[in-house]
Amino acid sequence: MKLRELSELLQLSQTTVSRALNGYPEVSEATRRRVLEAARAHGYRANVRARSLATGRAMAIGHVIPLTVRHEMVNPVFSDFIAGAGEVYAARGYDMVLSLVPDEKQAEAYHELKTKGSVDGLIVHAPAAGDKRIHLLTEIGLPFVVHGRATDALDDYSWVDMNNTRAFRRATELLLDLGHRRIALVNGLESLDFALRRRAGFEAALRARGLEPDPGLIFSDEMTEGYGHDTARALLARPDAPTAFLASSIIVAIGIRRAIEEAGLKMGRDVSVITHDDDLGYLQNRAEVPVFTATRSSVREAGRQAATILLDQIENRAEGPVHVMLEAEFILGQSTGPAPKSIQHDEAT
Amino acid sequence: MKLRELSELLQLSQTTVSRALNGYPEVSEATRRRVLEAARAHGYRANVRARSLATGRAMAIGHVIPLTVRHEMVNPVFSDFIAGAGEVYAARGYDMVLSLVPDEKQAEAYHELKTKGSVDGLIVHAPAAGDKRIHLLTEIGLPFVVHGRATDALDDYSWVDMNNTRAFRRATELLLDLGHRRIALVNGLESLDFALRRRAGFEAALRARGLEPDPGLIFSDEMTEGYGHDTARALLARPDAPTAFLASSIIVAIGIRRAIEEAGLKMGRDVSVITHDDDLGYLQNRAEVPVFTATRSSVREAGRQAATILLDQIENRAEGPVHVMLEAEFILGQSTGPAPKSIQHDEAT
DNA sequence: TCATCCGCTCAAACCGCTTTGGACGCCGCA
DNA sequence: TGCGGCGTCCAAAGCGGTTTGAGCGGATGA
Repeated sequence: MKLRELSELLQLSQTTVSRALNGYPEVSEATRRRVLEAARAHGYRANVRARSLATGRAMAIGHVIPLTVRHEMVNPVFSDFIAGAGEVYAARGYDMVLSLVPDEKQAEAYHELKTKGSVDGLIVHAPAAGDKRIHLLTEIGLPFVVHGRATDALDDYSWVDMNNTRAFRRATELLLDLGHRRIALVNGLESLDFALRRRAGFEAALRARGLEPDPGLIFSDEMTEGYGHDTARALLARPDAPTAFLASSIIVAIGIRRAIEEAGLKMGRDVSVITHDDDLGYLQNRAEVPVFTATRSSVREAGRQAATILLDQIENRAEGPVHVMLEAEFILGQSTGPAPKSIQHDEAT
Repeated sequence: MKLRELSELLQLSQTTVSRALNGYPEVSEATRRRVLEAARAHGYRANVRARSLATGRAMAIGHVIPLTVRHEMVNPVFSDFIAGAGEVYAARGYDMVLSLVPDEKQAEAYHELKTKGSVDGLIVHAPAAGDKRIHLLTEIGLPFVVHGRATDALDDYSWVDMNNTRAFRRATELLLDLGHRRIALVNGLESLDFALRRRAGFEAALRARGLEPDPGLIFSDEMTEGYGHDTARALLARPDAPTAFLASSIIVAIGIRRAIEEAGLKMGRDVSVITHDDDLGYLQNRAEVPVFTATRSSVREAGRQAATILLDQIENRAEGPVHVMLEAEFILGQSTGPAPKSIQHDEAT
C-alpha cells in the first residue's frame, strides 16, 4: 500500500492524505478521520526512504563503535548504553544505526555517514584525549553528542559524562582512610579519556596525603576479566603486594577477586577492592550488602540522556551545546576493610 | 556534492556518471577513469536514501532485540553476536539498524520494518519455542535468518544455531562419569528455545543412566550473575545440596562460583561446575587451564555466519533456506572433579 | 556506396513521499 | 451585489539517485 493507492481509494489527492496523516491543519477533521481510518485498515505506513528523501531528515541516529586494533571486541557497556539510548529513539520515532569501525578508519566513517545522509546525528563513543573526531564532526556539521569528554578538544560540544575524577578520588580516599598505602590501579586503556581522568583522581587523592603514586602499581589495558585476574595474580605474588585494588570495571574486579581467592586470600579482609560499577543489567552489584564496594553510575541512564540531548538538538536547531555531568553513587559493599598489618599467605588451597 | 553537480562539472549526463560509478559496461574506460577521479577528488558519495529509493534496496539489515518485560535488559551476548555480524555488513556495504522492542510489540515491529522499507532483511534473535515471528516473517516476505531455532515452527527457514542439546548432554554425561548424581541445572529463561534444548540434553543424559531428573534442581531465569549466585547459595544451604552445577552462561557460572566460595567450599573439589561459554570478548575462559569446564561456541562466529547467509539470500534471491549447526567444543577446566563423598561444610567464612 | 551494427552517451521517466503555490466554493461584511 | 477572507483541497515541482529507450557517429560487411 503506497500513498497514491491510498489516495485513489479515498478519492482524495496525495497532498490531502499526506497532510491528514501528518497532522497538518489544512485538513478538515472529518477528512482526517476518514483518512486515518483507511490508513489503519489497510496497514499503510509511509515508506521511510521516500519520506526522508523528501524531508531531508533520515530519522536515524548513528552509533560508531570503535574496535580496538589489538582485540576486536565490543565492550559490554555498549549494550547497556545502547539499551538506554534505544528507549529514547523508539519513543521518538528514530532508528538506530550501528557501525563497527576500526579505530583508524573513524574519520572516514564519519564523512561517509554525512555525505551518504543515512543519519541525522550521532553519538561518539569512547573518546580519546584530544580526540580529533570532535573537531572533524563540528567541521562536517553533523549534530553529535559525546559519551564522555575529550580533554584538550578545542571545540565546544555536547557531552554526557560521569565524574570520573571525583569518583576515583573518593574511592582512593576511602582506601587511604582504611589504612591502605599500597594501592593498585587496574585501569582501562589510557588512550581513552575516561581512564586518564580516573588515574588523575587516583593520583590526586594520593598526593593530597603526601604519597607519591607508584608507577609500578598502575596498569592500563582493555577491561577484561582476564586482565584483572592476571594483573592481580602477578601483584599478589610479590613480596610487597598491594593491600588494595581499584578497578575500572566490574568485569575487571571479578577477575581480581578470582586472583585473590586463588591466592588463598579473602577479599575484604586480606585485600580490599573498589571498582567502578556501570550498573550493567547482567552484572548487577546490588545485594542487601553488595559484593563490591563501588562507585556506581548507570551507563544506561547516560545513554538515555545522551540520546535525549541529541534529538533535542536535531529537532530545535537553535540550542547550544549541553553538558551533563553524572555523579557516581558511592556504594559500600563487602570488598573493603581496614588494611591488614601484613598479608597472611594461606597456602592451603 | 550531488550527482547533478558532478555531472555538470564533468560535462557529462547524470546517466553516464552514475553508470561509470556503478561499474556498468556501457561506459568507456577513459570516461570511467575521469569520473572516478573527479568523484574521489570532490569526495562525492551517493546519497543513500535517494539511491535506495530508486533501487528499492535499503542496504541495511535490521536486528530486533527483544526486551523482556520483567527486566529491560540487553543480553551481553548480543554485543558479541553483533560484532560478528557487523564485520560482515561493513565488508559488504550494509548498515545495521537496531530496534529494541518489548516482547509484546514484536509482531508490529516486523510489519513496520517491512512497510517502512528501512531494511532488506533481518536477524531474529532469541526465538521462543514455536515462535510466531517466524511464520509472520515468511508471510510478510522479508528475508530473515534466525539465531537459534524455534521448535514446532511450521515453516522452513534459515537458521544458525549451536547444538544445545548435544552440548548439555555431553556436559551432563561428564558430571555423571565423575560420579555426580545431584546435579543442578541453572538454565536460561525456558520460554526461549535454546533453554528448552539445553534442558532436554540434560534430562536425556540423566535418563540414559536411569536417573529421573529432579524438578527441584532445575531453574530457569534471566542469565544474570545474581541469579547464578542466589540459586547456588540457596541450594548449597540444603542438606541434600547438589554436588554439581550446569550453568547456561559464564555470567551465571561466575555467580555460582561466588556462592560456592561464600559457602567456604572450593569449586572443582567440593562442587563441580560446567557452563556454556559463548566466548565473549570481555569474559574469556581461556587460561592455560581455563577456570571453567565448559562447552564453548563463539557467538561472534554465529553472528558472522548468520549475516553471511542473510546477505547471500538477499543478493541471489534463488537460494533455499540454509541451516548451520555449530558444534560446541568441550573444554576441560578447573571447575570439575570427582563427586565428593559428602560436602564438608566449612563455617569459617 | 549503403545498410547495419556497435560503442558511447543522453533525455526523461521513475522510486514514494512532502510541500509550495494556487484554485475553488462559501461565508460575512460593506 | 461585490469583494476579501477563510477553509479545503489539488496539481505539480521537488528530494537525489537509477534505469529505460533512443540517438548519434563511426566502423564493418556486402
